[in-house]
Amino acid sequence: MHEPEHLKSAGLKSTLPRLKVLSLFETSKERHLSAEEVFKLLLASGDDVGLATVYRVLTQFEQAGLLMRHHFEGGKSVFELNHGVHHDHIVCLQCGHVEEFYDSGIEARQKKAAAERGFTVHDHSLHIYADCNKPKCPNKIKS
Amino acid sequence: MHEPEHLKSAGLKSTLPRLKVLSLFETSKERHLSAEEVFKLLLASGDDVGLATVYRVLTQFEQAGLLMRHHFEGGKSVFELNHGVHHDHIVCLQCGHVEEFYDSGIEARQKKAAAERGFTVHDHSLHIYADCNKPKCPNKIKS
DNA sequence: TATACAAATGATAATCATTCTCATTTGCAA
DNA sequence: TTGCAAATGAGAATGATTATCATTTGTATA
Repeated sequence: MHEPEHLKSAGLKSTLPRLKVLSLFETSKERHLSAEEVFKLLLASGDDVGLATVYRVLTQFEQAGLLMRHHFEGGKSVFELNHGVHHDHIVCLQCGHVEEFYDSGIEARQKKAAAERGFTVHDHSLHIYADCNKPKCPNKIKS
Repeated sequence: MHEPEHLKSAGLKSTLPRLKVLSLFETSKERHLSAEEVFKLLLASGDDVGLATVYRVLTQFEQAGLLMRHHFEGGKSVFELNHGVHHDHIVCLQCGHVEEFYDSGIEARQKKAAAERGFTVHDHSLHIYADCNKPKCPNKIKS
């Protein structure tokens, strides 16, 4: 159990709601969670944290570098633990399943494309939208 | 002036609001416009079209293949004329300036990455967020 | 260990982009 | 011209997210 130190070193007070949210990301089998999902999962496990707090905490964790925020299609933000290794995403349009991948060739070519145009890169996002074709894919977008 | 035919062939009635929106995209020096921007530009030029209609028309044009919709950071959708050639985007975080680029190597590697994981690709989006470093860049995000 | 106060929380109102509803208007085929 | 389905516009409704503010909680200090 090292979460409190994570929070401390991020300059955040170690409070109950923050520990619960962090712990949820560390134990959930789903790496990618939206604010609403975090809220519902906490409710379901008996820990009730206000929705406003969930949003606040997620944003703070993002700024502290503990979580990463992604804007997939569909309007809502999705968060995942920042494991320090950059990667891109393939999102299944049918079931919402997300898989990560990394291709150094793509990364290199992106940097080059930006540099050639005089830009200084801050960040980038690459999302592939597809069908996962998995047997368990319910073939229906989950809300 | 060939817009009416464009609409016809897209299966859309040639109405005043639709012609105005299409014409705006064809004449505006800014290729990438949000719904709000389209609405305000039309108002400014004396053509007043309801905001709801702007949203409807943009969505119809997207479905008809006349426009492409992009989800950049910031929550709002941005549209551009579909000139048929696929490309990715570099967005300036300071002034909102957008530049397009295309790299066949990136495209190929994306396809490969998805195929290796058993996915059938529908679409993808690659956005690089950066500073444009242009002399005219106001260094401030425009609303 | 009790206290004190800034920081954090939670309920709820507010906001922002977008979509829906429905009465009115308009393009266009007969 | 006329008729009517399709399109429009004003404003209400929605969904995600943020702001407000009174109450609660961590934690540094006495």
